[in-house]
Amino acid sequence: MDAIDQKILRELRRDGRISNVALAERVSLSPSACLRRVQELERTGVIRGYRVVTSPEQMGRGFAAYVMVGLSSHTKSAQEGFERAMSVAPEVVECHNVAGAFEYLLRVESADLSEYKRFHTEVLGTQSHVHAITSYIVMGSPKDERAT
Amino acid sequence: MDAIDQKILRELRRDGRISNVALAERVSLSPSACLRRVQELERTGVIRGYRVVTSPEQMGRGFAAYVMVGLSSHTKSAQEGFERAMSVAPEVVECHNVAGAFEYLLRVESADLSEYKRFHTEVLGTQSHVHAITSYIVMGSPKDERAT
DNA sequence: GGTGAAACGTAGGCCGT
DNA sequence: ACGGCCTACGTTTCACC
Repeated sequence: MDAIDQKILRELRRDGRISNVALAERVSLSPSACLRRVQELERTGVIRGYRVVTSPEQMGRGFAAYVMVGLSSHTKSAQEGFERAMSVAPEVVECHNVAGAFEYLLRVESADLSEYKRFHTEVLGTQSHVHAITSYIVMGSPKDERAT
Repeated sequence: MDAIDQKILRELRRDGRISNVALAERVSLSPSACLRRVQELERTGVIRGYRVVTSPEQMGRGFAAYVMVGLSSHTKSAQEGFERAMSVAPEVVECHNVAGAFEYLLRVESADLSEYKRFHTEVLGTQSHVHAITSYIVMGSPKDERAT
């Protein structure tokens, strides 16, 4: 992976649907040479795929919170049960297993605070082994490279 | 936004570079009708853009941590100074302003723990008004819809 | 929402360096 | 091993029904 590959990735991060000819021009390469590089990045797994980015507000996900969850049981089955519940909950967009004072850090997205409250009581509150729940409501994101 | 639009977005989330003809077939529409819908979603801002997804490991970002930061000063200038520092730090991929026991929640990505330690001491440690730093190292992410 | 046709882009073989 | 050229084929896009 040289400087040209980095440049290609930078452009594809800006616009993942740029045509190969336009991309080639931006990185000062012929279309065929550019395409071969992109295909090699895809083949070796550096490029995992491409996806659309949608507006959270217009998708009914204008409200976001980070939630720290502590479990009372540290057994494999307790963890698997919790992770399964999170994977089927549509509001949970991220579930990270972290090392520290609690076990899980979630990112939860919903339409508004009242919908979040519903998730909090009806989904998290009904989970067994959930020992502690602490919510941090996102008031703003001065930087968010994953969503841009 | 009807059911077909939802279906279009679902497919574009799976593969943001799918050709319009293939997308049209998947949502049972003619290519032109499908294209008009996609263009309308782009025009109204539901679709913000498209981007490539890269492998964190191969990009030298196999290590991730969430960092809670408390500031000792809650003035506008103290916040702006901190946010500016985060926006220029390449390791910081997310910086959220949250409501709770601390002010900021960061997602930091680096090659490994030693590189993270360098960030911790040389970037966070040198910031004025930073009062408390608590790191949560990500051991795994059973769900991560933002990155997939 | 569908059809058709022109403009455009993709992708792979081939050759030179 | 890598870049540029050429070309057949597929896709995008738009006026029109």
